[in-house]
Parts: sequence; C-alpha cells; structure tokens
Amino acid sequence: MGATKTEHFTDKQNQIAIIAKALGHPARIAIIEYLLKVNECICGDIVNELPLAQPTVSQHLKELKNAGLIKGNIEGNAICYCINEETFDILKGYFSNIISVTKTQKCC
Amino acid sequence: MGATKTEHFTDKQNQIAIIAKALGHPARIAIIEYLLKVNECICGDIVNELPLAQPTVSQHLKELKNAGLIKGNIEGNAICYCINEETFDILKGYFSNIISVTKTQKCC
DNA sequence: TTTTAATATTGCAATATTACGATAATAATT
DNA sequence: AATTATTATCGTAATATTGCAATATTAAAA
Repeated sequence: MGATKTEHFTDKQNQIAIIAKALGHPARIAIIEYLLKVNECICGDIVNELPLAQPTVSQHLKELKNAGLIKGNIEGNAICYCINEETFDILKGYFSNIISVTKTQKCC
Repeated sequence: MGATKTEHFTDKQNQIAIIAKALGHPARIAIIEYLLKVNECICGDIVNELPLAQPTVSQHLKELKNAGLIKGNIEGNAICYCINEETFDILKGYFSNIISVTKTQKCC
C-alpha cells in the first residue's frame, strides 16, 4: 500500500489529476509565472531566477513537460522553454464547467 | 533536503500550488465530480462510490477541505459535504489570466 | 580537438503522501 | 444506558517527492 490506485479511476480523472499535480508545487508555479513574464527562456535563466539548484530546476521542468504544461525546443546546446497553452485550456474548461454546474446547486 | 522551500515563494504562488496539489489525485477529482453530480452528500456515500476504505476517503476529504475546495456542515452525527465554488473561481481566474497572456505571446 | 556552455541523469538522504486496520469520538436511536 | 450509525484519528507500511552534489551528455566555440 501507499501507491495511488490509478487504475480505479477514469482516464479523464487521471488526466486532470496529473496536470493539477504538476502545478502542485510553488516552484513549478513560479516557473510558469516566469515563462509568462518573459515569453520564453532557457533552463539557466530559471536557475538564476529561483532559489533552487540546477538539477532541481531541471527536474521541475521535466515534470511540467511530462504533464504537457510547457514545451521545450532544442536550440543549439540550449533548450528553449515556453508555456503550452492547450493544456491550460483543458484546465480552464474543466473548472469553468464545475463552476457552471455549482451555480445551479445549493450547498448544505 | 526533501521538504518544499515554501518560504522562498510568494503567498499567491503557494496558494495556487496548495489548491492544485489538493486536486492532484484522481480520488479527489472523483470526489469533486461525485459532489458535482449529487450536489451534496455524506462521507459514507463517497465510501460506497469509490474503491477506497473509509479512513482513506476521510483523509482525502480533509485535504480537499483544508485547500478550501469543499465545505463540510455537521448535520446530526453525519457531515454534509459540498463544493466550495469560491476556490474554483480562484483557479478559473488564474488560468484564464495565463491563457489571455499566452494568446499575446509566440512560442519558440 | 580541447574547452566551454547548457541540460540531463544518477544516486542518495530527508521528507511527504497514500492506504488501511484498529480504535476513538460523537450523536442519534432503541 | 446500551446500541447503532457516522466520521475522525492513530499508527504504520509502502511508495513518491523534493533537493542537491557529482557526473554524464550534447553542441557550440576557441
């Protein structure tokens, strides 16, 4: 025991959870906000911006990329990172739907 | 090492991360979707719905409540749970802003 | 081709999460 | 008062995450 019972939930539930989980760390939120500010940048820029070591930043970037929240394009020996709008659209749509349903409900 | 460096990030970044983290598990997404379907319910209903033991469900409800995603009202010896729209509004607003900014950007 | 620059990966310690059996707490019911 | 119903808490094992030093990888530059 201890491992998440992924197989008992729907693909959609797992998809939303994976994306949300990737955003569930302040460093990764800070990376997203930094990308939003500078449009695009390389890993080293983020290392200079955040109070974290290079391997740690690299790991956070990997998780954001795996969840589809950012894109990384190789440019010479560096990698250019930027936000992947599509995945944020999925989230926005998901939460918009939740809000529209709750508007018709009355809470206990 | 091992602990998140919360103090190095802004309150807003930590707030969004805490909410996202609470949604970062398929069981908690399933609980939200069930509440959305039935409007309100008690813990035992969720235990019957999900393939998880009662203490596990109780723990997940606690995390959702701590993050402000659900509300729990005592009704006799049971507790009536329902979605807390306000917190989802925060998320929707946050992601809407991200999307509107990225629309003006060009990715690498 | 050696050096430099930029990232990724490995390995590991510290910490956090997940899940559940056992048990406690609380309030209604008998 | 004893029983029942409902939920929370405790304790613990299994697993996952976080962070970083050391090292590897890759491609440009000297």
